[in-house]
Parts: sequence; structure tokens; C-alpha cells
Amino acid sequence: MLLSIAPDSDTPIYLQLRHQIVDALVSGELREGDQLPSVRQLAVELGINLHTVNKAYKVLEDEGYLRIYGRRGARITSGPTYNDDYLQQLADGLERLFTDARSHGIDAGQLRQIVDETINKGA
Amino acid sequence: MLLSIAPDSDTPIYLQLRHQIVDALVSGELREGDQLPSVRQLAVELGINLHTVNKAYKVLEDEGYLRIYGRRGARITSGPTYNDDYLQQLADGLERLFTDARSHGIDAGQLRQIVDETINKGA
DNA sequence: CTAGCTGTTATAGTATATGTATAACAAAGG
DNA sequence: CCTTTGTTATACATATACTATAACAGCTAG
Repeated sequence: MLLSIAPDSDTPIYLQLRHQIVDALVSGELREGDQLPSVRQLAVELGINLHTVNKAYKVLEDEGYLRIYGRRGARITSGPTYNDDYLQQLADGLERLFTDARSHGIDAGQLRQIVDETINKGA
Repeated sequence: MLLSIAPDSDTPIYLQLRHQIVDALVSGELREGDQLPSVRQLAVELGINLHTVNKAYKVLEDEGYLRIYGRRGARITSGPTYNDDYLQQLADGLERLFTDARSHGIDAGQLRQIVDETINKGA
């Protein structure tokens, strides 16, 4: 599990970590039961503060990706399942992207092609 | 052109305005050459500060949706066209949404269905 | 038992983003 | 002339993001 940080990104560091760990989960690089490094160890590795790592872990626990067992470490869970709230959030996110794409002169056909390429890349 | 504000949203007010104006552009409610209300007038209508409206207008001008003619008002332009940078940004946004969807147990088929429903809703 | 590592909590500081409030200026237009 | 306009400046409040440091209590290896 290789994590890296882009300090100049407009995405907060704790979210960069969150995203990379979810990516690793989807790609199979991380599996249920896997142990995560301690917040201090990871903070030192990445050259950031332990609170930033802690926040990433808490977000991931909040979303259902892992369980934190106090001083016995944190382990990946089976992952969250979708519900109505999440589906709505997904639809809202897609709608925003699609409307912006249309405003840039991208029609439904081009959009479907870009979507298919992106879906297939992640498959 | 009806604009409204959700003060408790996690989306900043100036972005809510930006989104609604782009929505109106895509739906045809706003067209090239249309005049926008003055920042002061719109601020009073919405019960917000003129600087917040001004920021929304500047973002829209920056993105190429309108031109600000100083004290002669702001008018909708023909809109931005896509380029490589925008396509990359769109692909990145989609990839993030899709990876999160997979982590929630949504497979490629379900994803395509949700995408199609959302594309058709906006068509 | 001791020593070290652990998560957690608390406090504090800096920087940036967001929104408001107020004021002033110059230019456009009736 | 007078109002409205965009613009600019300053100031304030709040929230978020990140860092720094410290302390505490529990676990575990030596």
C-alpha cells in the first residue's frame, strides 16, 4: 500500500489519503481484515502531522470503510453498502458534472463515450 | 431567471449561484446576449452581500460563461468550449464518483443504468 | 516491571476560505 | 445633477485545514 501526498493540490491532504485508500480497496490492493499503519508511523512516512492522518482514518470509519480498535490498530471492513442517501448523492454529483459538460458543448453521445471509457478503465 | 439560496448548504453561496446560472444556460432559460441583474440588485433580492454575487459573476466570467462590461452590466456569452484540460477534469470527476460507487457495491451495470437515467433527465 | 508505542484528547497557532458590513471612488445614463 | 453602476479597500467573524506540542492511559515486547 503506497500512499503519496500532493501538498499543492486543492484537495485537502486528509481527503487525498481517504481517496487513495478507497482506490486501493476497489482495486483489491487492500482487503477486508487488512491492518492499517499507525497514525504516527504514517504521518512520519508522509512528512505530515498525525492529526491529519487521524482525520483521514476517522472519515473512513465514518463512511464504513474501516473499524478503529483503539490502541489495537485499525482494520479494513467489508465496506459500506449503498442506500437511498448515497444513491441521491451519486446522482447529484453526476448531474452536476453532466450539466457542466453540456455547457461546454459536449453532447449526450460524447458524454456516453467518455463515461464508458472511464467505467471500463476502472473495471 | 429565478435564483434561490440555501443558506445551510455545504456548497458556498457564490457556487450555488454559479451552478444555477449554468443550469439556466443549459436548459435554455438563459441565452447568449442576455443581461444579468446588477450585483447590488441581485444581492438585495437574495438577501446576501454584493461581494458574494460579485464573486459568482467573476467565477462565471473566468470560466467563460459571461463577459462583464464594467458599469454597462454583464452579458451571457456563447459559453465555453471544451479543451484537454476540461476533459481531464471531467474524467477525473467521473473516476472519483465511479470508484466510490464501486466501493459501495455498485457494479458496472447498475452504474451504467444510473448514468443513463441522469443523462436522459438532463436531455 | 520497565520502556516504548499506541490512540485519544486538549490546546494553540497559522493560513485560507467564506460571508458580511461599510465606505469611497469614478463612470455611465437619465 | 443625481442615481446607479462596477470596482476597490478595509475590517470583522466564522469555519476549515494543517501543524505543533503535550499529556494521558492502555497495550506489548523486552
